[in-house]
Amino acid sequence: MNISAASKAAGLPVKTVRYYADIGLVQAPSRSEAGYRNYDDASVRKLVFIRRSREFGFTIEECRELLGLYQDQDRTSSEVKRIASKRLEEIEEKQRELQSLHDELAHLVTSCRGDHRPDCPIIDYLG
Amino acid sequence: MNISAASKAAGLPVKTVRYYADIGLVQAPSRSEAGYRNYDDASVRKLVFIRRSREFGFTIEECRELLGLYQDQDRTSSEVKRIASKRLEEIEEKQRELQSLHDELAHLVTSCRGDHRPDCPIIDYLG
DNA sequence: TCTTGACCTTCTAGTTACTGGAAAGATTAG
DNA sequence: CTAATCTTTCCAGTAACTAGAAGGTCAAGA
Repeated sequence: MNISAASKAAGLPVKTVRYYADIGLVQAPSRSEAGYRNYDDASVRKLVFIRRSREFGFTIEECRELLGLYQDQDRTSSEVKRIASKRLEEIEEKQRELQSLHDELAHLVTSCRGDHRPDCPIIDYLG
Repeated sequence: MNISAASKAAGLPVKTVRYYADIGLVQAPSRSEAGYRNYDDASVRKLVFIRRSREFGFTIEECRELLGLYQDQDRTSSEVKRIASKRLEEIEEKQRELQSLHDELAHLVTSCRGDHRPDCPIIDYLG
C-alpha cells in the first residue's frame, strides 16, 4: 500500500501520515526500491486509532500514550480511564467557559440594533 | 507610565503589550531618553479593549477591526454586530461539537471499569 | 559612592499540530 | 513517448504568544 492508499484507508491527509512517522508517533514504514513508503494493514489500524483519538481532542502526546496502551497486552483499564477522564474534565471546563462567553455575547448581540448609527452596546462593553 | 505599569493597568503580560505594538495592533508608544516605552491612559484603554475582545475569543485580526470601529466616530453598529454575530456562531458551533464529544466520551468513561485488567471499552472504541 | 535588585531593551527560538509549496524523481495510462 | 499523477525531501508558515539570553538603566540603601 503506498501512502495515498494508506491515507485514504486511515482517513488522514498524506502530509499528516508522513508527519506522524516523522515525529515517531507511528513506526517509520518500510520503503520500496524507489524510496516509496509501504504501509500495511496494521499500520493503517494505528493511524485510524490516532485519528479517532485526535477527534476526541487528545493531544499528540496523549495519543502516544493511548497508542502504547492499545498495543500493550498488560495495560490496565485504569490507565486508560485516567487519561480519558482528564480529557473529559477539560471538555467540561471548556464547555463552562463557552457557555458563559455565549451568554454574555448573545446578550450583547441581541441588544445591539445593528443599524447605521454608531451607538453600540458591544463596543460600550469592550471599551 | 512604563511598560510594567501599563501592563498591570491593562491586565496583560508585559511581553504581550510589547507584542501588540510589534504587530501594529496598537501604535508604538513613545520612548524615554533611555529607550523605555512610555504609555498613556489612552493606550491603556486600547489595551484593555483588546484584552476584553480576546477574552471573547476574537482573533487578533478581528480585534484590529473592532479597535478600528471603537475609534471610528462614523462606525455603524451593524458592522460591529456582524463581527460579533460571526463570533457567536463560531461559539455555538464549538458548543455543539463539544457537546457530542462530551456525550460520547462520558459514556465511554462511565462504562470503563478502571481496574487492573486490560479490557477497556475506550480502547475498543478507538481501535 | 557603590552596589544590589528590579527594572528595561532587543533578539532568537520554541510552542501545537499540522499545512503549503517547491524541486525533483517514479510510475502509469494512453 | 509523453503527459499526468504519483512520490520524495526540505523549508517555511500558521496563531498568538512565551521563554530565555545578553546587556543597559534606575532607584534605594549602606
